[in-house]
Amino acid sequence: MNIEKAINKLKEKGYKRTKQRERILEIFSEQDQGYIPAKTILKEIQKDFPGVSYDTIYRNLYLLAEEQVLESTELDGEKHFRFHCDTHGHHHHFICTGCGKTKAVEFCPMDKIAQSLDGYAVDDHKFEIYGKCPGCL
Amino acid sequence: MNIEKAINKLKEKGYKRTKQRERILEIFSEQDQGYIPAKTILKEIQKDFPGVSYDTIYRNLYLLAEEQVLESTELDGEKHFRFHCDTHGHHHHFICTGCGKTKAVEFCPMDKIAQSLDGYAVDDHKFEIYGKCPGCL
DNA sequence: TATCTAATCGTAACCATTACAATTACATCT
DNA sequence: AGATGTAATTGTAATGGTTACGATTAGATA
Ligand SMILES: [Mn+2]
Ligand SMILES: [Mn+2]
Ligand SMILES: [Zn+2]
Ligand SMILES: [Zn+2]
Repeated sequence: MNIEKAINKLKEKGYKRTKQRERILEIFSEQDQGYIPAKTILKEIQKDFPGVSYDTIYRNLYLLAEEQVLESTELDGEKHFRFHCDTHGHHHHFICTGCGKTKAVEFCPMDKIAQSLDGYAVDDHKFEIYGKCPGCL
Repeated sequence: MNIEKAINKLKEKGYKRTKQRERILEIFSEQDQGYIPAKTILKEIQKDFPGVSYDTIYRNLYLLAEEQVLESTELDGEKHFRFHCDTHGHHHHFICTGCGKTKAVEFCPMDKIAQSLDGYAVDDHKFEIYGKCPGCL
């Protein structure tokens, strides 16, 4: 997902282009391919906008996730975000606990178990693999 | 897992039998088959021990998880616990977001993807399915 | 019963997240 | 360009789950 494309997607919904929002997107495009904790986004953005508030960070992260520009997960009780993967279909991730980088896992276990949940309403699922990537080993 | 068996397991490691610890185990054996948030354990135990402290709850829950008497997961930013499943091998769970009850899913996706993670060190994985159980529908 | 140590209590700190009133910035229209 | 309407940000505080710790109590053992 490209920054301009993301900004336009928001514009169509009536959301405005702001320097802070743009900077958040920049941060994600610099550190691609990995989950970043909200805290890190805040610290990074403070370099350019010293007085930035928590509200701004979280409002934007949640909005961007809502609009599928970002995707999120929770690791060690902290929310993490990354650019949404739109290059291929539904898939899952290996997540490096060292650097946050991810590797796509092109397999969804839901197909294999659908019939075993007859009578249950499935709303969501989570499949994540944790460990160290080659770079961190 | 039976309460006496759990207490004995702890005794062998030098941990003492206390009323509070026993009560925690009782709570889990009453509400079997489902995840319970730490908060609920606290509220429940306060009926018998009004002055019980957070320290006691968390120390015991973490100890019991460490000793494999309980297993834990994080849902909506809150830690949840349940009796450890020791009746069968490694498996995963459907978790009802209404009542916390779980249903075993006898399929682990790790077998299918092991070879796709060559060069990566896998430490852990999480596969959970969320939705409503028949009772909550 | 004396002693040793685990366990608990009471309380506060911690930390990520959420909330909100006041102010400012962005986009649009005339 | 200037006025207007609304989204967005700021500054700050509250919330809520979790963690920490010194002082005290209770369980186990001899
Ligand atoms: Mn991906
Ligand atoms: Mn089970
Ligand atoms: Zn899937
Ligand atoms: Zn598994």
